[in-house]
Amino acid sequence: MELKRQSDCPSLPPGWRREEVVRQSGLSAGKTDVYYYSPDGKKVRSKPMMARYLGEGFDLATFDFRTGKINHSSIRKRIRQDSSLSLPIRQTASIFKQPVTVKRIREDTDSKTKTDLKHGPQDPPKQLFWEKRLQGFHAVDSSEDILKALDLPRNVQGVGPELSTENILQSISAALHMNNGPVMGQGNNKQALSKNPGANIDANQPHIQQTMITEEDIKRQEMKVIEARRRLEEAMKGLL
Amino acid sequence: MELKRQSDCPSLPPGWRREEVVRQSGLSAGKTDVYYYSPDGKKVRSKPMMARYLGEGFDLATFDFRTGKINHSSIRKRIRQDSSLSLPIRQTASIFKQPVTVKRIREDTDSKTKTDLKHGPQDPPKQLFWEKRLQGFHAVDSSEDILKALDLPRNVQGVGPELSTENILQSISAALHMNNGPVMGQGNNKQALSKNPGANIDANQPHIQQTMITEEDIKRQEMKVIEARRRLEEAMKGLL
DNA sequence: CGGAGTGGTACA
DNA sequence: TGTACCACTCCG
Repeated sequence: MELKRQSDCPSLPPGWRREEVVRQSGLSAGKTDVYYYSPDGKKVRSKPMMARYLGEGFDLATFDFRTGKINHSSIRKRIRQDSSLSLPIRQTASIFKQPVTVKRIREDTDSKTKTDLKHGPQDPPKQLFWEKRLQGFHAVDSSEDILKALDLPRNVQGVGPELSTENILQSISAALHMNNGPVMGQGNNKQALSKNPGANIDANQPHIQQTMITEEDIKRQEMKVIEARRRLEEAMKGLL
Repeated sequence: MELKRQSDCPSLPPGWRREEVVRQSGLSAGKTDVYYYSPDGKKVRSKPMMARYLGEGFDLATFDFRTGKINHSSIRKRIRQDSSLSLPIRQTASIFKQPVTVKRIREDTDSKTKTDLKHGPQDPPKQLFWEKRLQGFHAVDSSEDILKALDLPRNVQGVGPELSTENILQSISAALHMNNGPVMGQGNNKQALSKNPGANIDANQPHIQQTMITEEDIKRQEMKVIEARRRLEEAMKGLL
């Protein structure tokens, strides 16, 4: 009768062991508890407690205590829930407790294709072209001089009505922060959208046309990163 | 240095004593352990152990081992969480995500008496006179004959619009199941309520007038219980 | 008094 | 509603 088992945990510093124990009785019988043992033998029963043992040196942000694995998507989830980093959303009368947008779902159990308005948990409403609400806002440095925005590569083209370079950058950076999946840009063509914006916009993708990234592009970017790291290293030496 | 003290424990059969010992050192310094001593001097260190000593004859379900007192609310809490035993509740349009009832709270931190609508966790809404939604439903026996409802004592009077004996019984039994506190009936007078039902109803109390229970009533009820037990004992003998 | 094991609760 | 955390019980 194998009720517990200890194992190494590759996501943690060496010496830590992980144990899974099945509850044998009581109301919670059958549930499992996960414990860890530190290299010095201390039993650790929760993530906060583990953080206390590991100290500042080890970042548990992406560590899933239950599974014992690093969860790379969890970090984005956490950011998304930080309201200071949420997108500006459509402003509507607050008496509507339901999100204003609804989602059509398909009842797969039924043979005919039935569509229905789904209630319950939904994605929060997204405003198309919300970036325009940020127009006129700028990041400034400590002396309140406006920081120059980045330039866009020539092959990154905006999709939508009168989007500034700034808007497009906001759109891209938001998509990088908010999306769990790949960030690819809009699949539809530029002409159709400028006539009827919103008709076919994918609110989860930035407002840029899909762009072909070549091996060349990747190489060039890698070189830039390497060069930047080299310069940072130089600068650090200067500080010692 | 008084670290322990023994005392009688009125919630237990006579002869049982209770002792409280403060832990002096270690990680748990300052915490207390509670022990009991049975009439024959045996030390008892836990509730399961006590149940073993007392046997079937004494019900420890409501006994709080730590405090040594009977806790009437604990057993009812367990029942209340069984959704099959919840009251029929008001049916309202589901678009209202907020409970329809609100609770006024007093901001005690403020010197003026401020009232405010409290959001967040609240008691579930209670429908006044919800019993009427059960009208026409009856318990039946295995041959689907309707079981005769109980009769009410003459001094138990309904409070509310056209409540049947059945409604009143439902109301009383629900209150006995759901309430943590004493079940006393409505404090207001019958006349006012039949004109404006709901005006001053206490939804936590059954819809009966407050009734004086005399020593006589209690005696009579005790006799009934004793008689019922005697007859049960007879019947059990017949089965052997 | 320690600690394994379960319960209870706040939070998402 | 489920889950994570931690308080608590019970017994060594």
